[in-house]
Amino acid sequence: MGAAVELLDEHGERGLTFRLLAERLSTGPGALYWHVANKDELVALAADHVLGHALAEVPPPTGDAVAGLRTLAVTVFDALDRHAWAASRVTAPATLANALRLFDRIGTLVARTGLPAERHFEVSTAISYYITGVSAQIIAPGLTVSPATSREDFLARTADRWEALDPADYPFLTRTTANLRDHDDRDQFTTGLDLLLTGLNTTTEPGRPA
Amino acid sequence: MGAAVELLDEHGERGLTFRLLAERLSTGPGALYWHVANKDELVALAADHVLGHALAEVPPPTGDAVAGLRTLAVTVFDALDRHAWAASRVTAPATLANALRLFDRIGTLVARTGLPAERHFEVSTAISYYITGVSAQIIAPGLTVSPATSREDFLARTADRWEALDPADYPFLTRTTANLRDHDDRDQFTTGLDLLLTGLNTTTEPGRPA
DNA sequence: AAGCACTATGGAACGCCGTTCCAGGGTGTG
DNA sequence: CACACCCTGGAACGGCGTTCCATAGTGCTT
Repeated sequence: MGAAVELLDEHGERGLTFRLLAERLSTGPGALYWHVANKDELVALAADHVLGHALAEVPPPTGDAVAGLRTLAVTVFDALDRHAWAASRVTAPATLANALRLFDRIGTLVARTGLPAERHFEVSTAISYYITGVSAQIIAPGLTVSPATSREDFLARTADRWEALDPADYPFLTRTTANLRDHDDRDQFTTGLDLLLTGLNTTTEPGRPA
Repeated sequence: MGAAVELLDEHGERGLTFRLLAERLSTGPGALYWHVANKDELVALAADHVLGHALAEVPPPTGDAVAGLRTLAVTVFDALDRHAWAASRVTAPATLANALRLFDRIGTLVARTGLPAERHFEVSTAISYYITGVSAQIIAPGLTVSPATSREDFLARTADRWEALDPADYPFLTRTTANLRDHDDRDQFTTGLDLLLTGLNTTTEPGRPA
């Protein structure tokens, strides 16, 4: 399964073919079907493999539960960032081992925040969806764009297009292009995450109902 | 382009082929390539088409800016829920017309919250990522599962599997199966959304720094 | 009216992919 | 020695995205 991850890192999901993988493993395409049912399962298992490594490197919890959630989320994001193809394949409604493990760790941390028990599930789900969903959005789009164009070029061209728009139709976009040109993808992940966790803190504290 | 949306609704992204679409349009596959560059672009345009309809039906803003953001987000979610294939194709870093429009509306509303101007871009991006990313996570996974199995069956079988896990390895999962069996997907979207918007309100209010 | 450039068509053909099939090799058991 | 089982790998199938090209329509120029 490590070979599949390698090839996916090199060529992306579309570039991974059973023939290529078989060649690297010095075997035939048919042999692979003894181990996996189809390509979807192959990629899903490879993505879960990546997630497993990510979970293994999460630092031990130091601060309170919310801080632990933040660390967990950021670590997973960084790991997925190193394997862009995996980002869109790690899904929240989990069936595979490491996706289950991720959700369990989130839930365990949420349970420690002091939130009433009947809200544990929905809040854990929300955080889980945020991590996998937003990571996929931030990391994966680059795959559609031709891999030759650099991130800077792409952002610059996008910013140019925004500037060319009619300010009457797009009042916000046309005055925000500067921020687009120089932003950090990772910051965008943490900004939303911190908003979400702040919201969590607020609803946790007594005397301040949502 | 409406025909493409129809076929995507009927057969999903994998089920849409140039041959099938050509047949429905009483033409040849080659003719379609005059209008779109490739299948990716076709699906992206179809998804943007769906998003356009969603934006058109957003109710006029009534309450404050945060309430407007909530309404906008929920309306987009509901529209995507009706076209599952589109959910994973509406991406936040926008190039197409309606995706740009969505981001602009978010930004305009964020600007009205009283947040300092230098934070408008990152917060708008965060909300945008949340809407598209989490919608995709909630709506799209059902596509991978065989379409024959109902949602109830799937959840029941997943819950059974969770119950069979070792409580020592998965302490949270094994005591949360009840919530899994009867939950509303839409609630999961709004739960996270409300956390995020609560966080936004908190950071907006003076005398309460994050 | 005639010619021309340009837009648009649609069917045939190409190459590649996921997947299936199956004849056989290896290994451990009676 | 034979049988059963796990696993292999190469050939073959059907279908896909995409390309190519001869040709039909359309509107503008002369």
